[in-house]
Amino acid sequence: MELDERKRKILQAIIRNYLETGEPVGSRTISKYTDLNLSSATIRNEMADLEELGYILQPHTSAGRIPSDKGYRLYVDTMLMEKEEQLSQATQEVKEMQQILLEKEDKMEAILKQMAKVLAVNTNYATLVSAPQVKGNKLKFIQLSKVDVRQLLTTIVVEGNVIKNTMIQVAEPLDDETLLKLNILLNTNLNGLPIEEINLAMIAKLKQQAGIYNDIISEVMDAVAAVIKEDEDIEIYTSGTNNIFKYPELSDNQRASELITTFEEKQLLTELVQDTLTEEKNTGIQVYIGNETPVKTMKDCSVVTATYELEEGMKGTIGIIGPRRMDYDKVISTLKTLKSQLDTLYKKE
Amino acid sequence: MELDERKRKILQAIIRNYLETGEPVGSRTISKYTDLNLSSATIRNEMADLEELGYILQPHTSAGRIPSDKGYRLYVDTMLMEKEEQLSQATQEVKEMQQILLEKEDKMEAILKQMAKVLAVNTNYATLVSAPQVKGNKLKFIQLSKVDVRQLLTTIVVEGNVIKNTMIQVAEPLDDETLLKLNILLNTNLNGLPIEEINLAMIAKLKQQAGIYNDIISEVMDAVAAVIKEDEDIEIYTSGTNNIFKYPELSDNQRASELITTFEEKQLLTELVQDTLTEEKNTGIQVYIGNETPVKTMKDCSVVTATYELEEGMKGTIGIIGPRRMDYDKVISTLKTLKSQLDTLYKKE
DNA sequence: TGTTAGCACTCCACAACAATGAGTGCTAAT
DNA sequence: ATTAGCACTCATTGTTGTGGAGTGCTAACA
Repeated sequence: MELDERKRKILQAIIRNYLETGEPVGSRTISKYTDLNLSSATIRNEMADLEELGYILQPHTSAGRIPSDKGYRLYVDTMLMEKEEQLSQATQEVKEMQQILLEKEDKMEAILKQMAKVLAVNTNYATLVSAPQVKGNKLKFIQLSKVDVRQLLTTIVVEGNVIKNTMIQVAEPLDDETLLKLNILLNTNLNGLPIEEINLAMIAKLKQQAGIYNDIISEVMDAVAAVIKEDEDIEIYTSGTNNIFKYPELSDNQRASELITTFEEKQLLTELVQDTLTEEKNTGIQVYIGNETPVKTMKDCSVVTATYELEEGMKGTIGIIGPRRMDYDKVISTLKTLKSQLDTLYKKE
Repeated sequence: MELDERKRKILQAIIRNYLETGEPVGSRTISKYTDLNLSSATIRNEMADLEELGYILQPHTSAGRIPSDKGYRLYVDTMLMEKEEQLSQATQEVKEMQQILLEKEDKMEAILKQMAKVLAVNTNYATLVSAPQVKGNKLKFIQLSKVDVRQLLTTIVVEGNVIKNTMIQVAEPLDDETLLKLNILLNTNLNGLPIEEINLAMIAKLKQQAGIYNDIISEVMDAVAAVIKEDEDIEIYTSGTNNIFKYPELSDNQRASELITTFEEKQLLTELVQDTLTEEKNTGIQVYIGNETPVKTMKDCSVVTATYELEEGMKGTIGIIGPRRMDYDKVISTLKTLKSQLDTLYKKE
């Protein structure tokens, strides 16, 4: 048996309807509300076929049909509407978002948080935004400053303008000259160096050159190490977690609790982000349906992600998490426009 | 009618039992499981009195009684156990927490997050930890550094070692001498200055002295302004939100959704934190029962908070949010020990 | 041969009803 | 003052029955 055009149309109709209502859809509904002009009996026959082919399921004998993961997959891959209406609506929303984003919000962190929030409010799904991850980091600038008699401040800037500070307590005051020397020592040796290349030998050499101040060098290197480490776990901002309660299929205690935990322990979400960053296809948009998600607590959800890219090769992820019956059309086109806007917006600056 | 000793004992027994089971407790239970040696009938009479006095409630005619807010209040104010057993157990838990906390975690942020998490795991309630809020801020150190030909880095350190950085783009390269001059200008004028005192006149003066570089000063002052602003909204870390699902009285969709939102939009929690910081009593521990909480979405919860204090007058809040029938004894003694440990621990350093 | 009307069948959802039992208030006896 | 006893209340649970949405199958039709 084969999936001819008519079957595709019926499947599409079933999915559309189910996305709207969340209720199993019966043959009569399809017969009435499509332009196929077929009786319910015919539809029934076709539906039986579609079920045999694995695109739809029957929750129980005398219920209508709901899409299977395979059905959703086909829909997402080949049946999205891409109507202008749909698209322009998305563009509209993205425009609004942009406006909000650009209201002179300066800090990256604030922008990303805001982005997650606006997206959540607009879509009614839970959202996630990962801060851009830098790959192939280079140390760009390193500096020790005297804040106080006993306190030194380390400032480390990594490619992509990620800045980190640490305070160092010193036993006895340093004079300005020594401080200058240490700074020169650090910068001449470390500037422009890929972080991976800072190894034990390197550190030993520095310490040796620093003479009696080698313990300060140690602490500075600890700070650098911390930067590297911190860089590994990506910052992730989430919003709209409460939206899951809008979908009964996700809001029973068991599931809700698991999902909330997943969103709270951002740990698990990093897997998702990592996955999207590596698995990335041509479009930069990915759709995980049900069990396809890398995070098992989300097996009853669908996840749509977009990868965005700022200058200097910094990549981040935007994700939308909702029920299987998510409005794929809207979500995907929103993400697409947002992505392209982001890509160009930040490249121009 | 008066609340004699026997009534108090019965009330206490009712509350204890209800805290454990979460079910309305009947006269027979009290009669059997206390050392009062009274028949259920007598207990019933007493219970009727207690109800009339407002300490307990009947969910419906033929159900047992549950404590009212007034009942809980009396319990918390005058009936906590303070058994050695209880206390030493709490100390034990705090010790474990300390150990985890002190495992060379360097960053304040990480410590606080960790603290919230450990507390949540140990208590089975949702927790909140606010980062210490600095009052009467002084600027301690300010510095411009050249990171790149076109990029300057501003580093601002405020009393209590809060450090902020901002990047500034410059149209044309600055030579080292000018940079030094600007730095001296900034530091001599701003160091040690309470943040409130940096006003327009001050800024105008600086700009004038900076001559052609006054636009750089502008940007630096913007950064300072951002620090002040950022300081106003307190950083709050939460954990164990999913614990609310362990208590049926909180986990119906409506309530759960509201609570989750409250925890996500930390905005609302700041009210709570502000309240505890200002309302603070002698002990530093506060208990909000049901409607007493300043956050209305938590009207079905009880909240126990502790205020801790680090050096330089930085104060923060630790909060535990659970159902009305929270294990007040355990929570309060845990927070008490944790608070005192924190207070002393950080004062010594 | 594809389509459709018709019919028997299935099974969930929902309401009505009864049984259970935990708990109460009240009264009368101790 | 305390308690045994009893009638009463009411949430919970289980049973049963009915309605309706939806199906699969068969037979008739174009």
